[in-house]
Amino acid sequence: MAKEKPSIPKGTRDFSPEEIAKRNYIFDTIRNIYSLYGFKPIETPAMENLSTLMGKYGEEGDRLIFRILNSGDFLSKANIKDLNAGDSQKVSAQICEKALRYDLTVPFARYVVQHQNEITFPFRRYQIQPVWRADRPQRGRYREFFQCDADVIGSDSLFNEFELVKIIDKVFGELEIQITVKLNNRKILAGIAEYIGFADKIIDITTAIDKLDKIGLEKVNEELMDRGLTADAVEALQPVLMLQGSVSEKLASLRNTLQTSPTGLQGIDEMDEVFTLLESSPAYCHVELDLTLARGLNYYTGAIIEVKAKDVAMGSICGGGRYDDLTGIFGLPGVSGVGISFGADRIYDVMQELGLFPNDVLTFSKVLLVNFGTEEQKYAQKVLFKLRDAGISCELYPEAAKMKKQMQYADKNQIPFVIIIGKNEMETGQLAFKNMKTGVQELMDTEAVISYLNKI
RNA sequence: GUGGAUGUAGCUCAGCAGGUUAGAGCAUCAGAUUGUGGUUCUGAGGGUCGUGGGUUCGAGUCCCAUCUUCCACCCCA
Repeated sequence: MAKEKPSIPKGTRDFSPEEIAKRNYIFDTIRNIYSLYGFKPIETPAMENLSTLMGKYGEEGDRLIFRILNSGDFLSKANIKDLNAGDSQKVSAQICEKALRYDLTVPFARYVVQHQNEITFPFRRYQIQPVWRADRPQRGRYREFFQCDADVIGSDSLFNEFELVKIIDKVFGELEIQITVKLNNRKILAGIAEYIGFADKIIDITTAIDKLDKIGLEKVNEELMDRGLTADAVEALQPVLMLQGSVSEKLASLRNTLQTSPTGLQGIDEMDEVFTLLESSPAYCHVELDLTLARGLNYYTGAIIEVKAKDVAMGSICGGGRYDDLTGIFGLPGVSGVGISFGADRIYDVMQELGLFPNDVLTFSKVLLVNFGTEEQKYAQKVLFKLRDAGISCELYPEAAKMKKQMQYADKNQIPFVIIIGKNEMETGQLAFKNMKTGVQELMDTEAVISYLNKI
């Protein structure tokens, strides 16, 4: 039998105990803050019906959905003509009924519609689960990664947008990542497109100007022409592209430019309100109005949110926005939602690169009890369970190995304290309690050890 | 999906124009040191050179294919 070299699919990863500890630090931070803001957790299946996902993420998105082949004699359901014609697109729809979820927003919309009678609106839910995309892997881009979503559905209030920004601010504040929050509004983008006379080309316009700081003004203008805009239209767009100044200055200028566009004006009002709320309760991080931000346009209708780390080049580490009618496609029209999603894996990469993980997240056991032999082990066991009863994570070295080896074990596992129990300690009840960081060792009885450890 | 780089020990990399048994550092394990780790010294284990073909008397080295990882585009967390 040929030996198979073990491997895992492209773009997926194993996680070691240390990596899990660091990842949990991120998840716990986000989960606690979501909870603090009154969001409730839900979970949905890893796989959805393919029809639930198709057409929700645009053409590009459809291509990146991982499909699950039907079990059994799946070919019997395939159309022979399509099969012979080599039409993968059609055949895959015939032989795949299920697919791995591509994000958490669409499954959430499905969940809301399906459970609408059990839900009290507005509904604040959070969801921390993996998603899968058949994208080509790159730095900060994986085929399996975790999203941490929070959405408020069933409320039009811009107070929600404000709260989501506050959550972003708090999460990155606690993780000590320096960030910039960029806000934009789809309605403003629509107003701009309308103003230059190409309302139908909003996607082309925004994806082009999204590249402004990447490829520069000239190239953007070239691309706009390539995408079918007239020279006049590109000319009219210039003042908008070069908009400078404070948020209120930008909004005032836009208000003047877009005065003929009711949609644009509404977008400006919305941004105005969010920024006013933020003034009443300032964020620690920098929140700016960025008209070149054009993410997730396939379903966002109002606010668009994106977060970038300041000190490291990485794609966006958090994104979100408002979608007015996401549940409409599942038969529940007129319900507005707004949400954000933290990209845990990218946040991990940023923190790893900047060395931001606190050392103590790597501590599992707090105490190691050294094992000297049968008699000593019996005594140590009693101490071990007393410590555990007191809520202290600890372990007893399972065999009477050389002391050096046991100390090394403690050292390598970042166990901060060691208790040594030999003949002397058994006689007096005074345990040798060693602090591995300082190297200081002193004699203490079990109770004293417990109260000491519970204090720190 | 398009274009480009990469792949030698667990990790980071050497390996000269193709030529005997493929090297180093770190890590691992053992010993120096039978009640004290993070320093030092000694020794050991570990590689079908990503995989499969081809050229050649001979391939880690050259050619082709394939996979992985990385980079740009696209898109995104």
